Amino acid sequence: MSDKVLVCVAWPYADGPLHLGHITGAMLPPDILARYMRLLGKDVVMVSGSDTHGTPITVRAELEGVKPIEIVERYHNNMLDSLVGLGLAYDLYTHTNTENHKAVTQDMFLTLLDKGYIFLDSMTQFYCDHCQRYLADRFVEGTCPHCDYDNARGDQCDHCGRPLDALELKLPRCRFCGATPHPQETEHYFLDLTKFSEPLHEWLKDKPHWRSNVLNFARGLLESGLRPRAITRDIDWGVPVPVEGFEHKVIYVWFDAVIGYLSATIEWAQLQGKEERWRDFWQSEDCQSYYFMGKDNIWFHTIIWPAMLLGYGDLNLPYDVPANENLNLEGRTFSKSRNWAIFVPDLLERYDPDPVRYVLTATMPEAQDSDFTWRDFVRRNNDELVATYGNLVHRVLTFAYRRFDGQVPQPGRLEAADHQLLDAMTRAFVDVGREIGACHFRAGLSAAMAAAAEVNRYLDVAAPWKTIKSNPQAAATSIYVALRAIDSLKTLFLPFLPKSSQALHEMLGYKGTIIGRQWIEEISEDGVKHRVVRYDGSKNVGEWAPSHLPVGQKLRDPKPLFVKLEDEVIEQEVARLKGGGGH
RNA sequence: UGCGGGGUGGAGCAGCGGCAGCUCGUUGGGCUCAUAACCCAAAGGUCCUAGGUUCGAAUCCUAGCCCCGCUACCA
Repeated sequence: MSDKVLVCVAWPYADGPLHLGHITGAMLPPDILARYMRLLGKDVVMVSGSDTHGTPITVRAELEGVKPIEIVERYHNNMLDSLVGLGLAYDLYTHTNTENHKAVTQDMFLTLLDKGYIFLDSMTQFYCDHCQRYLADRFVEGTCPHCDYDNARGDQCDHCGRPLDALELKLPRCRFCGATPHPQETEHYFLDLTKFSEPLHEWLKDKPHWRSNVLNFARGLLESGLRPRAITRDIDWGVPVPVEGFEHKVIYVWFDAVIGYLSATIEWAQLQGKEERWRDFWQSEDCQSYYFMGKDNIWFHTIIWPAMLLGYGDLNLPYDVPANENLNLEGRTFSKSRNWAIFVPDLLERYDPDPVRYVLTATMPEAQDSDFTWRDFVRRNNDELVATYGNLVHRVLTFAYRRFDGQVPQPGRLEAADHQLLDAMTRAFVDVGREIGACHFRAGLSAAMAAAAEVNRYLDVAAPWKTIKSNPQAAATSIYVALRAIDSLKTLFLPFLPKSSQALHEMLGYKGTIIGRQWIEEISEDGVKHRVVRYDGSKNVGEWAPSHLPVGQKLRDPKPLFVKLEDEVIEQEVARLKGGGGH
């Protein structure tokens, strides 16, 4: 395995707050992986940011009568708080409207242009004279040429389901003003994907560690044949096309957003004061890069971005693209527009981050769509997290604290059962680690829970609450072994539940951090300020290894790691959803 | 239309050629250190349907039914 790991997280679009779909689909899995890799001692960088360009932002800005930058800043800042609140430890979370990103994007564009992978061509698009803009297919409405439905969108007819080209629509009208747009020729730059068909095919040949849904999808795309794809747009919000005469056009958001992985690593290196450090993660053969996203983005990360990297040259291609399927909410697709969503800022007002992380990991849509329900949230919190792990920690710590003078007791000679438990903990590091390393996060969490159940069984047999009366030495040994076991659980659960692991670390009497430090920082770029999330794990004292809890260490007054939720929560939250709560 | 994923005890999932397994729930028992938590045991399954391959199929093949997503100008 490589010493360096680059963890890339899909860039959420800054047109609304983060919701659970973003978190479980794209943002939580990489955090689990990155935290695990850091514990292993790997050199890890995890980057992402807000995608701040594109038509929907400009449309929203117009509706509200504000400038695009205001929309972007509102939601970008909102996201920063959510990320820190959830404990998602990005080494850098930035955004796409920075000078650095603009420079890197334009360099990528010009290099691909020089090398002949980008060409100029003209195309016909609807233009609305009233709105004075070209209309993307989805912003044109009209009558479906197939079924005569009179409210079809230009990209697809909602009635017959057929994909459309807006130019085919009968009686086209502008979705914003209702005026009749007219076809007009415009010039755009195209990424010539046909040139990458063969190399991409070669690259995808040997990917046995990839998820089959991702690999099949990517191979299917290749087999159906790649076409050149327009990568510029006729709007004024985005990275300008760096070609004379084309400054009024911008680079298409997805061409621009994927470059963010590279530009953010460069920005991170600059912030570290080691400008060339980004090369360790992009040009060293000793680095593996992971890309996390929902399945709707597989296309951009297995075809377009690798093509761009191949075209640019001397940059590493993705090592793995463990895309997730979709998370539904109470049986229905998340929908921001229909207000059917659970937004993170709202959620964090009422719940701690770790129960949320626990439930989202346990129901993570790794191989198929899954469903978030409030009933399930309460059930998993109470019957799994609190019952098996939280209660275990509490029963061991309170017993030790009260009966052994608030410190780790001196054990007697360890018996077979004691060794068996400690060996099981050692094996758990192998099991949980193997699953996380393979991006099987549900299985990893489940293996950690199995380890916690093992400790509960041990206690039941050892019964220190009995032996303390008849044979205090035996009780001391059992509690010592159990304390070491939960000290190991602290590490096993850390990638999933960082804040409670830190809390347990402290209750066990340790000092220092095992989860690093996260903060929001305002950065000045040639006098222009922007806000980012940063992370510093350099002072971490944790490692992916079983406990070496010292005998005699002073414990701190134990508090429950997690709280039980009342059943009423289910009704209240469902009512909040239906009432359009959240936002 | 094409493509991808899925249909397994009450719920959610794993297994993908060799006695059908996990978590939760249910029932019975144990324990009483612990957040009525913990531990043990039991009940509960035509593995979507119909054909086929095989000594043997939930697992492979064929046909069909149903659910979800994508289909390249939302990201």
